[in-house]
This record gives sequence, structure tokens and C-alpha cells, in this order.
Amino acid sequence: MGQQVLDKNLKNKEVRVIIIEDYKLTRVGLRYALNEIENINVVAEAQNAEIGLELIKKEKPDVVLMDLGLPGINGLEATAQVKNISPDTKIIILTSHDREEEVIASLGSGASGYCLKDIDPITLSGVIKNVAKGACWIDSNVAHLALKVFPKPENTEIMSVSHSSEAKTRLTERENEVLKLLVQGKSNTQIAQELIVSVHTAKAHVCSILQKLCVDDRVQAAVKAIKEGIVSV
Amino acid sequence: MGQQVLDKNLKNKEVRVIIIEDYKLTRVGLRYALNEIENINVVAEAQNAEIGLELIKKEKPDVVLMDLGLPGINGLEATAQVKNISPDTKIIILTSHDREEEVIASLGSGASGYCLKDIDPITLSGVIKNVAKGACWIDSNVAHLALKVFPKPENTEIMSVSHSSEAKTRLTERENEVLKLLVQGKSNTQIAQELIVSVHTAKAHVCSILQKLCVDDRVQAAVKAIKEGIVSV
DNA sequence: TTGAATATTACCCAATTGGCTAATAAATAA
DNA sequence: TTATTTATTAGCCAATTGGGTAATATTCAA
Repeated sequence: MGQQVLDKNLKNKEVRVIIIEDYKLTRVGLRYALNEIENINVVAEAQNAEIGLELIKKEKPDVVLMDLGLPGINGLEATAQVKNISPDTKIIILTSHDREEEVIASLGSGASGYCLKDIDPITLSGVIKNVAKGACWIDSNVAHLALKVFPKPENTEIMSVSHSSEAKTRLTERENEVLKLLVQGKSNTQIAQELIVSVHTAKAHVCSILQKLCVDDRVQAAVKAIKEGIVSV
Repeated sequence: MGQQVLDKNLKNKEVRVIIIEDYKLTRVGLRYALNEIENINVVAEAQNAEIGLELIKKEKPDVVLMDLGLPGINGLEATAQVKNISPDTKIIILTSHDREEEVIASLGSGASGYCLKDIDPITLSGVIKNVAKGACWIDSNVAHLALKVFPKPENTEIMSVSHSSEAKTRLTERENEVLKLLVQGKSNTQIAQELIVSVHTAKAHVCSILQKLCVDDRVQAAVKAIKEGIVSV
């Protein structure tokens, strides 16, 4: 019950990080550097994607620092997999590759951040904390490559005042929690168990979500939530 | 050639900022807050784009903080213009609008950063410094909207032979039809009506879809269908 | 021709869902 | 202080869902 209150007050919630990097020296050095930073906790590290994905499945970290050039499964494929096994985990690519295709492909595969390895640890720690909250960060040396992807708008008129994300702001925090679980295919019973409330409560939340999103059932709610980006997939 | 070297050595280079924002209170408050920060210097401010663009032409600032909802020339147009009159100047959109079109259009018009107005000044100052160096930053509340733009890479090399195409090809044509309707939130009854078959038939199709996709209910089926691109949304 | 896959229909049954009203407590806003 | 919002719980009820088994017709490849 005090859970939300705790989360609200804990602005400085600890960010749990897993590092996937094949070079031991880089990997270990990075861990030591990051563990020096307040509110960042490197909970595990792996020298390849296979081991890393197992760890992610267990730990469900907030952030994964992912190298691109890994033996076996490469960082790109691993990034896509992380999104499957732990949708809420954010991925930051940490590499020395600055080719356009790799930057675009990384972000397309689900990464929220792209850092080159000459980044200083202080900046990196800031990036980790912010990406954990949902932000997007792209290193100064490759940002222009990524920004090219965004199409130039034809009419800079600013498309009137139609509110597509109007529904989003109407949902309460609790309802957003429920919606996220709903999208994961959880039943009312499962949602109730996860949030440690009665089934009636879960049901009530789902009902108000349906009304607020103006849909008839939970399938439509899930689809709409994905379409509008209310929950990440 | 010496550019990078210079930038690297001048870690504490002052960042020159211009603020374009119509509300005086916000504008002035922002200036005071930012001038408190080391290495950030607000060199000018304007309450509309016309004045702002003149100032930018004179001052050639490192960063412009741009409001979207401006009287006269709006922030989107202004952003594009800034890139014409001062190509090296970076633009950070500072707005309360969180609509997808505006986020995409802003980045497409040349902005390197997108912040919502409830950002705290400390974070904003960090964003300003990093965007000045060339980085890209998108606020945690809208980052997912921007990241959607990046296309999923087809060939992440190596494996990926797995799930997506496999599951898709396993579905029969009829099942794909049903799945599409299911994603639209149709009930078995509605699906049956649409396909002009009995409810039993629709139900049978849904059942085999669930089995083939290895999911427990239609919500998960819908989510998986969208995630794997089996149906387009 | 014959077997395999697909599409169709049907019935039974336990579980879940969504709509409805309604009460309580806590926090927030006016 | 009072009103509103939010989170929680509860019960009732009609409808839907998903699992199971099973039969029939069609098409297509071996």
C-alpha cells in the first residue's frame, strides 16, 4: 500500500544496471567507475549476449549497457531480445562504432541511448539515470546521423488542437500501472496479485481505463495503448 | 581539423544561450535560473520568433531554447529558420506539448533536443551543455514517440531466424484474417459476422491462433501480432 | 486414390469479463 | 473547511471467453 508513496518520494531511486561487454578490462573498469556514482548499482555483467540475456531475465535491470561488437549474438540482436524478455528495461548502446547504419539500427532495435566509448563516466552516469526514466540520449558525435531520420514537416502550421494523447494524461498513475500489466496479457486476477490488491480493485481500474480510453474491451485498450505509446512494447 | 582537439580541451567552454518564449514570467525566470549555472550564459531573450531570429543572426548563440506556441511565426518555423541563418546553433524545444506530431516535426525541423517544461533546471542545464556539443536529448515523457521513427532493421545478421516469420507463416490465411479483426478489438461474434461464418468457426480460428502464437488469451495475441508485425497498426 | 491440411459447424463447461451500483479512506484542491 | 479526485473493496449479473472433443466438406499434394 505504501508502495506508490515510497516510489514518489524516492526521486533518487537506485538505478540497477547490467553491463554486456566482451573486453574484461572495459567491463570491469566500467563497473568500478559506475559503482562510485550515487544511485547507480551495477548488479551484474556479462562478456557475451547469451549470458547477458539470462542475467537480464533474472534481474530485470533498469538499464543495460550494451556493446555492439559481441561474439556470438551481436549487440543489435541482443537489444531486440532484451525488449522481448524485459520490456521495461532500457538499453544504452556503448560502442566505438560511429557508422550511421549502426546508430539507426540500434535505435530501431529498441535502444534508448547511444554512447561512444570515449564518453566520460560522469556524463555516462547522467545518461544512465535519465534514460532509466525514459529519456533518449544520443552522443554528440553521432546525433546528427540519427536526427537525419526525422522527416522535414511540410506544413509548419502546427496541426491544430486535436488531442491524440489527451487520453494519456487522463489516466492516473495507478491506471497506467494496470494498463501496462494488461498489455502484458495479464488477467484481472493476475493484475490483482501483482499489485497486491483485491480482484475487485483491479477490475475497477480496468473498467475506468476502458472508459477513459473510449474502448469496449481490454484488447482494444491494449492496442490503443501501444499505438499511442502510452506503454512501451 | 583542430576543431575536435579544441573542443576536447575546452571542457569548460561557456555555452551562449538565447531564450525565445512568449510568457515573460517563464522567460525571465528561466534566464535567472540558467545564469546561476556555471558555464551557461543567457546572452539574449525574445518574446517572439521575429525578434528572436534577429538576435540569433547577431549573436550566433550556441544554443536556442525555443518555445513551440509562439505568436506570429511559430516555434517550428522558427527552428527551421535558425538552421538557415546560423547552422551551428543548436535548438532545444522547450514546451508543454507532448503530441507525437510536434515532437517529430520539431526534430525534423532541426531541433536537437526536446524538453517538457516540467524539467528541473539542473537537468536542463546539463542538456544545454551536451546539446551544445552536438548531442541529442529527448525528454523521458516523449522519447518513445520519437524512437518509434527509427525502423526496425531487417537483418540483424546472425540468428533471428526464429519467432517472427515462423509464427507468421504458420498462420493460415483465414487465421490471419481473424487475427486482424481480433487486433481491432472485435469479439468472436463480431468476427463471425464480418466473415459471414458461425460464431463457432470464429472461435475455432481464435483458438488455433492462440495455440500457434503460444499465448494464453486474445490480448496477448493482439500484442504479439503488433510486436512481430504480423498485422500492421 | 489417398492422406494431410484447412475451413466449417456444434456442444459442454468452468472461468473471466465488463457493466452496474455503492461504500470507505486518503490525499488534494478550492 | 469543504469538495473533488483517487484508490480501495464488494456484490450482482449477463455475456464472453477459452478448452475440450468431434463431425463434415474441401482442397491440395503425394
